[in-house]
Amino acid sequence: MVTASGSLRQLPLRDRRRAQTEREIGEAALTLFEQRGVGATTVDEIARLAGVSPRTFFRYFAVKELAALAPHRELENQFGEMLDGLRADRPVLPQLEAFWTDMLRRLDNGRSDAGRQLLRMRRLMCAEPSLRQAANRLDNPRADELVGQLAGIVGDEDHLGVRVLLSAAGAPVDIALDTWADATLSGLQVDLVAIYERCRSVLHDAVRA
Amino acid sequence: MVTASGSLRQLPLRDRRRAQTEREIGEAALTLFEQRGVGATTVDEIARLAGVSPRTFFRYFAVKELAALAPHRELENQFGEMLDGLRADRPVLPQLEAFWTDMLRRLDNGRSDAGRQLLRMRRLMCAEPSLRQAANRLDNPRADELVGQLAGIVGDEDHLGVRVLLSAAGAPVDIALDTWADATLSGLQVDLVAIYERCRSVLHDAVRA
DNA sequence: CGCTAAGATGGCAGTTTCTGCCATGTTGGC
DNA sequence: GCCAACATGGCAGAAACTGCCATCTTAGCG
Repeated sequence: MVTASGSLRQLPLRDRRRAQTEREIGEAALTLFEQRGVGATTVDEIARLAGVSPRTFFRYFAVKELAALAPHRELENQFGEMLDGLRADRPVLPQLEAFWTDMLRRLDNGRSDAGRQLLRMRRLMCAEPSLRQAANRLDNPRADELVGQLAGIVGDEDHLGVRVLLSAAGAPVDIALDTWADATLSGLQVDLVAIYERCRSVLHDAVRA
Repeated sequence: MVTASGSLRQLPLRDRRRAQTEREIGEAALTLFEQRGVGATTVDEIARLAGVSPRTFFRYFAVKELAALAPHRELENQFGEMLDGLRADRPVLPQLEAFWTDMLRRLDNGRSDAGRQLLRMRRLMCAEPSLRQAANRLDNPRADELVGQLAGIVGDEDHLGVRVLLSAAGAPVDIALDTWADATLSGLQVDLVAIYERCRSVLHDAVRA
């Protein structure tokens, strides 16, 4: 239960504990979802496995599906941080695409730590519509923030432009991750970055044609 | 209660009745959602207003939000029908875009019947995340069908290409509808088709750059 | 015209999700 | 060592959904 006391200081103990239980609940949820599916898993079971009360579970996650989406939130957070460093005087789309190429490369086809976690979640998502559902629920308000943030940077009054750009940059990523997760489910050896590049090519070719 | 018996034959009485109650429940839901919001409306209330039992409500709609999304389903159905007539020997994206331009024009800025209904729903959607959520829930499985359908037509093995195309065609529509509904909420006079064209321009310019 | 199978509806019981409230600990700063 | 803030658990209860059964209407068929 006690985390190594001589490690990362930075955050007060309380916050580290909170983050820790959040991870534990998430891990419990992911495990049970993989074993018997999302629908057949109750919050009570997740809570029991994580060693907390059901009431506490709902203090961490509004709905049970969200417990399994930590890697997804992580990606969004990093995307948000990147936006701050964006060059407003250059074309935006290539910069967004460069970020994603870099990010996906860092997943190392599921061999890095973050990659393994994300792959696990994405595989589950392919078989569980309710998980994708929950991811959307997470994305929608977050996307609004990002739109506002980016609109401030590039100076887009009605946000229409940045919304199109964010969608054009995001859709290929989403499709690539899906295709990737689905391929690995079949035991295939595929390269995530290559898939992403193919998605981008299709988009670019189709629009240019 | 009894529908005009001398009217539209075509469908057996039972089916017409079913469609009729579906509309009545939908109308009841939309009205209550507009009045007091989705969260503050219970299924019992919707059912009472529509003159059916709560049990019956759930035979028509799995979750209460779906009751308000009839116009959304209608759009998807028409899109699906259009796909069948697609020319496989020509660029796909322009054909999809032409369909949407045509479809949005037919909404006549909310003056046509379909337009009024859709505008009503989309306005609600801007203020109610749970409605957008439900629309996504509706879209995801439907999108899979459409992907399969289109992949069969253009001959795309792994579906990656058509997924990108459908997303590239669909996102501008979605953004345009949102922008449109939001603008009319502020009492502005805007042209939906013009907004859509702007969305497309942004996409095309960004990708070409 | 009647008979029957299929579909539509309602009621009821039961599970699950999710929320508000309060009581009890635990932590962090002073 | 003391007090305020936070974390947790338990409990009660609303609301969302599901399965089952009983009843009624419709559609097809001899």
